[in-house]
Amino acid sequence: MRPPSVSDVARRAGVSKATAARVLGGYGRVSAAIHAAVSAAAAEIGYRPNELARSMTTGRSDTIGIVVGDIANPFFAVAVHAMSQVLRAEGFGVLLANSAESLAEEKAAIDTLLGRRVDGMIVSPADMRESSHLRAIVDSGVPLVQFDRCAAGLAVAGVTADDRDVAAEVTHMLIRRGHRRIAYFTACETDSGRFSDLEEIGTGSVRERIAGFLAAGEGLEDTALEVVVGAVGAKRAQSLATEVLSRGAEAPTAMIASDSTIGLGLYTAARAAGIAIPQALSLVTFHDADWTAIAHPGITVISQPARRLGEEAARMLIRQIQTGDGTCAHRVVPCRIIPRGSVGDGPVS
Amino acid sequence: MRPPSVSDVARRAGVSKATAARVLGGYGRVSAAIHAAVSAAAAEIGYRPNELARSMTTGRSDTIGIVVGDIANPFFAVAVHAMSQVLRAEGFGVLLANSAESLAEEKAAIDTLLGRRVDGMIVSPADMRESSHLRAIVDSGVPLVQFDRCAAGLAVAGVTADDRDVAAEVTHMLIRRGHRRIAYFTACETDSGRFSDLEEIGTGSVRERIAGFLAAGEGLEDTALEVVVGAVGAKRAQSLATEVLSRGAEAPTAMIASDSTIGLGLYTAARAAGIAIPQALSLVTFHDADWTAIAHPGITVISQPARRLGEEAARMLIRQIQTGDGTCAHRVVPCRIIPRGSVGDGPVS
DNA sequence: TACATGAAAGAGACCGGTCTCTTTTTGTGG
DNA sequence: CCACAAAAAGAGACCGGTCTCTTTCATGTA
Repeated sequence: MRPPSVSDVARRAGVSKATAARVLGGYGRVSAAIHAAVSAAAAEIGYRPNELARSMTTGRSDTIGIVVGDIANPFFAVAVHAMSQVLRAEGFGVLLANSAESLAEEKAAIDTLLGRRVDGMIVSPADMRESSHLRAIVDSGVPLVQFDRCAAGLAVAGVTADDRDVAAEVTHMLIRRGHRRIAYFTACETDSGRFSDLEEIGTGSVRERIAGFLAAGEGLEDTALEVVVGAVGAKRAQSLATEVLSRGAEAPTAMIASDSTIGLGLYTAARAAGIAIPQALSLVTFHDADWTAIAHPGITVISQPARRLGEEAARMLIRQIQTGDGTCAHRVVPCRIIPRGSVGDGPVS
Repeated sequence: MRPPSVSDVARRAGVSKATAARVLGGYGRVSAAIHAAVSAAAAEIGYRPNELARSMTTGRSDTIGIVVGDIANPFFAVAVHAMSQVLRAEGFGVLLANSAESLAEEKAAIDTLLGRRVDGMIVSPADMRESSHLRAIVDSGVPLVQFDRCAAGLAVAGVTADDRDVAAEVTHMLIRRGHRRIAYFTACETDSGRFSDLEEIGTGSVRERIAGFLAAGEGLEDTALEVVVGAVGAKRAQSLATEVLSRGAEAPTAMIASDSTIGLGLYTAARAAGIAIPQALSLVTFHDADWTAIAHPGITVISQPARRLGEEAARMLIRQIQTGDGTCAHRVVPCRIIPRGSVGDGPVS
């Protein structure tokens, strides 16, 4: 049994399909009497407009595609929430896709979304080094806003946090407090399993942060900044941290975690090794997760404006759709450093 | 500029629309030569099938609608992640809608999704007392699986945790350890601002938990079980807990939090009031959040199988879609109690 | 050579809306 | 009372696919 269509309503109301469509679609002019009759007939048989068919002719689907790395990650969850609120208020539905931070899956997701004729897309590119699939979006004439990360050499709007600046700021702070050996932990992987070049880091936001981190130490002779890659998940982060901390006098006196899951791993590793925070080790993590305020001591965090980033991206996209304006504005939303107590003075202070 | 269509490809390849469609749609029989020619033409002009048009004739949209209370809530975030993984593997896209736990928004969301002709829906009903809109889904012939909560008197499939049982179990455990005054904190609101009747609780899962909680104390004369409502957000939970704890000798010696946000509020309240956990107050919270393992002492939690619940719901829906089978199976996935150290002996032990 | 057979290609209806163009009805003014 | 404009209703094309039905053409066999 197919659901009732305009024709069914028309037949029941004894009018032409065109007239019924005018009433049901809310366009054109119809006499009050007929309007009432059609509305009544529609209610009786439970008519519900087929938005697919409507999209077919209007060319608009009133749907926005969102592709993020991992919806279970609180940062993305909050951002997606914010986006969908803003979009819903404007009458858009949200088609959500997870890329699992895999380029292949991201491409596949974008393909499906383009096939579904979304009116716009918000994508957080898994790898800033590959942007052909993003270009395909633009070439299809579909408005696009990059989220949290931006692909290299692509003139497309984007909303990001001030990753590089805030990373540099926090690193400077650690150096100022006397730290000379600082390690940055990221979940990103490299072919060799070690970090040697910024180019190896595909995730745009992380690359920015590491760039800021390294820039902060540039020119300082006695300062050793180290980047540890492959810290995927708390478990792995913990074991990597344990390894690094076991270097004794050569071990870093301060650590920066690229996300709160890693931060948790580092914190756990320090506790397990009996290393006192902040006396023997300073710790800073990105993302203001619940546990950071509860920990002893409280963990100094870089709070990411997930909600504002999401809202901003959605608004930017809507503007682009409504005005048809393709200017590739880049909006940077500042992070906030929340000092809590996990940062102490280093050996040289 | 409209994107290229089957006709465009056909024209370029010098064949009929029907033939081109056969190649592009992957059905019927076509000679190898023509197949190659059409494929080449499609690639040249960048043809991408219009899934909307396809849905139009096939009647399937390959899209599943998911309506949850709050995607920013880790429980739902993880569940939605699991669902979309399972669904994607089966070729379905996901249209996500947030109800903000509001019945009105839930109805609106369902309406839009039905209009978009989704092939199935997974909904976590905001209010188990109202199910007319859910019935509308079933009446439209759209397969539906309820998630985490089930509406009353509705013969529709559902996947839930064993909320009632686990709540009873944890309450029994507290009673066994000597607690006589136990408070259960929920974010649900009632008209009066106080709890007097189970009927006032709209959220199915919460009602189940409270039912189990109260059942565990039934018949025990000296046991006072209390339900505190309106604990929305950590802040509010904290102030409500502070109030309850200030009752001195009349204050509960054990508390159960209906989610980890509330749990955090309770924990913070206890610390702020200088009440020792578990010596003076025992604490249990639903959801195995990060912070519960980090806290001092670790918080005993009721771990919800969010991932499994999500997978199960998705699989159940797929089965229903593929077999057309409308049996309203109810699947209950057990929660796991993770003892950590926040539960101590009560005064009567 | 003639004819049955079946594969390959084409023609055109259909899905459920929108929208343009045409026809009919209504209402107004001379 | 009729002309004429404007409003209301109808007819039918169209969007981009799928799919049925028909036609064409090559192959095999008697």
